[in-house]
Amino acid sequence: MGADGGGDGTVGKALDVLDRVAQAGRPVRFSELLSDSAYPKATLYRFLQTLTHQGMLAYDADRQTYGLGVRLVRLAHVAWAQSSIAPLARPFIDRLSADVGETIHLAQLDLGQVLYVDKRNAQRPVEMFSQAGKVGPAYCTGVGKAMLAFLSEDELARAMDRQSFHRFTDHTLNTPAKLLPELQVIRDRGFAFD
Amino acid sequence: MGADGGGDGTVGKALDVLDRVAQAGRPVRFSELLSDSAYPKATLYRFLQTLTHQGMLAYDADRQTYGLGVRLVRLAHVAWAQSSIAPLARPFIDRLSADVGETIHLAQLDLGQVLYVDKRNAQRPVEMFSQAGKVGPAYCTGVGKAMLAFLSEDELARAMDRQSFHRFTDHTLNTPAKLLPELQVIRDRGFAFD
DNA sequence: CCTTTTGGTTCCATTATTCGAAACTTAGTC
DNA sequence: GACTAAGTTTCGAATAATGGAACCAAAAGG
Repeated sequence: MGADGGGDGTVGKALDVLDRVAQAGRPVRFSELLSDSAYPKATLYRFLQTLTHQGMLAYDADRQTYGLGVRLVRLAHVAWAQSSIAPLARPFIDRLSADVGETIHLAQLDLGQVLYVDKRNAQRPVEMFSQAGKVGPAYCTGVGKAMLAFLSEDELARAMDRQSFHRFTDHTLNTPAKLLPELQVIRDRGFAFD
Repeated sequence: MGADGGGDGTVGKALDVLDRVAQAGRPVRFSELLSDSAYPKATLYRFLQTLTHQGMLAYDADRQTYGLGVRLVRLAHVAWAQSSIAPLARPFIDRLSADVGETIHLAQLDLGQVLYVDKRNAQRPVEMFSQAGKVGPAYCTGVGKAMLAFLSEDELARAMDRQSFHRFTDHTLNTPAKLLPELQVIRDRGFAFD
């Protein structure tokens, strides 16, 4: 019920572990992972083994830590290249930003998360990767809300469903109840504010 | 025996599918995947569902295609930041390249694959991601061979084992037999040529 | 030196998941 | 309407995941 943890199936759990390692942002020890994971020792251990074996994680035997592996980086690379509609959209963005004189955000909505793909003045694809490339919950940002506003009923439902992707401190107004009227306003107005 | 296909466990197979999508380098249809995959329809289908559900893949309902999902991009972001020993090593590289007057490759060896982390003259971290960030089989490149040369016997064995990560057209000299003497030379000389 | 604790790894019987052939449902063609 | 191709769902058998407990190693404490 409610409280996340993994998702469906074995794959989901494995990916959950992968995320945990990634979230740490540095090589982590087994025990660190164990403590803030719901899985029992043996289970977690097996996952780490599998992921390592698959090249998604890399085990540093000396330091006894798990970090992200090459295979992941490789995937990451093409994911980035592929998801980046930025190059195509660049001309339009430039034009728009010149006309309006405001900062433009180019974002993609996927599973209830906004992915910032570009910011008006990014000159090189590379910069984007550090500045943009971050994701946040859709309902907290201008772009996000704008996009949600134009989804069909059940697309919206699905998007909201996915919000559990990452655990948020539940202070934010994440109830559909509060959100829906706001979306209506946006729909009418045609654009949204941050 | 031998002939790869997936790996161990369910997770391995799922990742295999993920790789396939990534390799295409563009959104792919179900049937495309089906034809060059060993899995039966239902199985492949379930994997795609799971991966999509997990945000690793994104399904475009209109075009009926699978592409790489946001979750990967998010991972990409931290993977990049993390795997990048580049910032730390930068000063050394600059120094070295100035002294030697040659292009320096900074690479990491992981599971028999070289990951180019930096090239001498990259100014911004971002550029590196497009230029470097690619991986290749260790035994085909200068850096790769150099690194293999200084591994212990069984580390080498493990590295060679992993070579099946990606199927290569077997024209390359990938037999340990041919490789080993070359490594000896490198060991003696202290460096390697491309 | 022996005991305890902490961190990591392996066993293995139980149990839940995955497998995949086949049936089914669209959507498109002749 | 009959035929084909692409995508989706079902369901019993087969397989793989689960996790408690035992085990090992190395520090920490007595």
